[in-house]
Amino acid sequence: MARNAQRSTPVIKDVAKLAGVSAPTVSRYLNGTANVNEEKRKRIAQAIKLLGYKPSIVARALANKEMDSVMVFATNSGTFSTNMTNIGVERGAQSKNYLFGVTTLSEHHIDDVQQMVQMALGSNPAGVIVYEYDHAGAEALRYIPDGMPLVIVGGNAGEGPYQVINSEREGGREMTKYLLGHGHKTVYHVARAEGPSSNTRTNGWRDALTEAGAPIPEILRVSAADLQEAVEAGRALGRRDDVTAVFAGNDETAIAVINGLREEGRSVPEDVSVVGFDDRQFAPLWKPALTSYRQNFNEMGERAFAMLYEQIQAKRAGEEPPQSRLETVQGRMIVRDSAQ
Amino acid sequence: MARNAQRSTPVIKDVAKLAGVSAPTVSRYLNGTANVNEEKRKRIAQAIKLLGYKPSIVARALANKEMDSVMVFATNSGTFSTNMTNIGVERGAQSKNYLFGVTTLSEHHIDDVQQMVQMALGSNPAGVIVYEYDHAGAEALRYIPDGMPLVIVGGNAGEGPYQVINSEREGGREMTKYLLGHGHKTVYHVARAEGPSSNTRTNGWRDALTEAGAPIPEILRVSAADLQEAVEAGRALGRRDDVTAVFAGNDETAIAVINGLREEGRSVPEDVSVVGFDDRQFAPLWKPALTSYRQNFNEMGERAFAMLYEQIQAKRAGEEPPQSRLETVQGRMIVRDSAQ
DNA sequence: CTGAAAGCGCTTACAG
DNA sequence: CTGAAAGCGCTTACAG
Repeated sequence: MARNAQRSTPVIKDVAKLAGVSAPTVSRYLNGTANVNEEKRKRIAQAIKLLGYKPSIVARALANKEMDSVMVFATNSGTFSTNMTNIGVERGAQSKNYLFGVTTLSEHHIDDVQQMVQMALGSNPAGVIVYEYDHAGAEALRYIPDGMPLVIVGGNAGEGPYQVINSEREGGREMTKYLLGHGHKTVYHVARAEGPSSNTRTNGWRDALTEAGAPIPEILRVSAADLQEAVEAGRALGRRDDVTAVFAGNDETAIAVINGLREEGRSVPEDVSVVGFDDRQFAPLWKPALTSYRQNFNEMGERAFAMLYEQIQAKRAGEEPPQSRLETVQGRMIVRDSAQ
Repeated sequence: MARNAQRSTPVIKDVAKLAGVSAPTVSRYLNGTANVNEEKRKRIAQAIKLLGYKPSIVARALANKEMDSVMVFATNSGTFSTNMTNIGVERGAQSKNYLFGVTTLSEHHIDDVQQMVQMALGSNPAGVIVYEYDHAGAEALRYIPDGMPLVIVGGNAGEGPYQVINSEREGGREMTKYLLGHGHKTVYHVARAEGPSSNTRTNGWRDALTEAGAPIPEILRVSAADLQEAVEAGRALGRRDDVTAVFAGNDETAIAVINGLREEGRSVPEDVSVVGFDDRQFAPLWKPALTSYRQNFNEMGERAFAMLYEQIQAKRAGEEPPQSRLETVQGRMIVRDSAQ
């Protein structure tokens, strides 16, 4: 029985035996951690192919105290951007044969963050990426041990040595300036909850107003879950004839605001200009087609992984960590018909 | 130096020493794999708390040949549903302290599926969930070894012993019947690419037409990425005055079709009734508010994890696998104004 | 009920 | 350049 026992999956010892070398030699061949005789290389390569051998990521993780994986810590706010960013990170991970895991933190359960982070770290990921768009993200950062490869996505510029941010604040500024440029005295803002970062569309809106010396109206806060609140905000705005331009926190909010405005008899963009943010798929189809701001979250994710990978490689090679870096993924305004 | 060496993280041996027992006893305490003397239990519990000990998920994975993790295999089609389902699975995983990983397969790179699945399996997940909405998902199934806990999400009923499907076909049927019930002679259908499953909204549409003895018009196929194709489909439909009812493959497609219809001078719902699918956040805000069909993907994910977890537990306990099961997560039609 | 031993599949000093 | 040994942190027979 023993002699016929077919291992379901070959292990390094099998490769070694077939190639007539020791396991450590196979390991060294695999990891390039030492030179291996040319002829043996060939035999090993052959044995690997023959057996269809794949190193056990788990055993490596135990020996190395590090798994070939990335863990992203995201929060449940902003599913669209989170999801798009995840896809970018995963794409990068796949290209390097890294496992991709995500643990979602809840903004409403800040007390659980520490435990969740520690649990996720229990799998010894080679590096982590944390999305710092809100407090849960910021909290997670506290529990990432020093020396662990880390890149922050979002947050304030300069928050971590390795960071990729978007041009959200600049986007808010640009949209607002655009509106101001069309002669509006000021621009109203309907926003969803903001995170701790200062790189927000809302701050961009304020920047533009300040620069132009325009009055800064009070912000109308609405819930992300219940668009009806944004409709109400639109109605409130519609009742005041001094409002002629509105910067909505995102495209869903924009269409809700437009509906509210119309309920009060205002037309868009004739009476009131409205712009959104995110450029969702429906934006060009809306009537009027939404002027919005498009960000490239996929690219943010890909860049974040690339940045992380560099750190991991350097660490493994015992080299100095790469130079700290802040990358900004540029978005752009998409001009359509909802503002004039 | 040695005596002062502070382990960054305590291991089982540390707990054992502090509690005055052996490591296996701690292990048995932790896993409930044998009874442990009451007094020792207390000492162990105390030591664990004192040290803040967390078992290494990696070491356990190596010893058990199984990691406390779920791996989901998803495809890049249908980001909305995939993302929502993932959230449900992850929620379940978190509740059981399981790691959650996802590997996204590409419908356009079927040849890579085997390799990607095998790589992901290299982490020895305790179980896998595959979303079988298209060919890549079906292909992935081929490489999941027998005996590995598995649940299929989507696909045809009965495809696997453990499966959770949605009521998509029934939804298509219901929407179509609804339209037929309003006196339309038949219902046109604008659809995006279909997967290999028969549980599709398109089949539901066909079912309803067949049952009613209504003519079955040719399907207008459009791309998911380029909504402009759906606008064109709407225009094509608008040019024929025999079309009075359209079942669009999803909400984005519905608004695109409505736009196309209007470009040809048809009004909705007066001249033509249009219904969507998915009930996206913007659906109630569209003019006219979209009649649509809402599915609960979060719940599908949660149920899938629960079903998987049962299998895992049974397997670990050496019990018979749970009875095979097919669960359907029911969706429902949301009647609004776009059809009459 | 519980400990000593062996093993999971790798990697990394240590010799040579 | 390469092998024997030891170790990563657990778990599971095997004895008692």
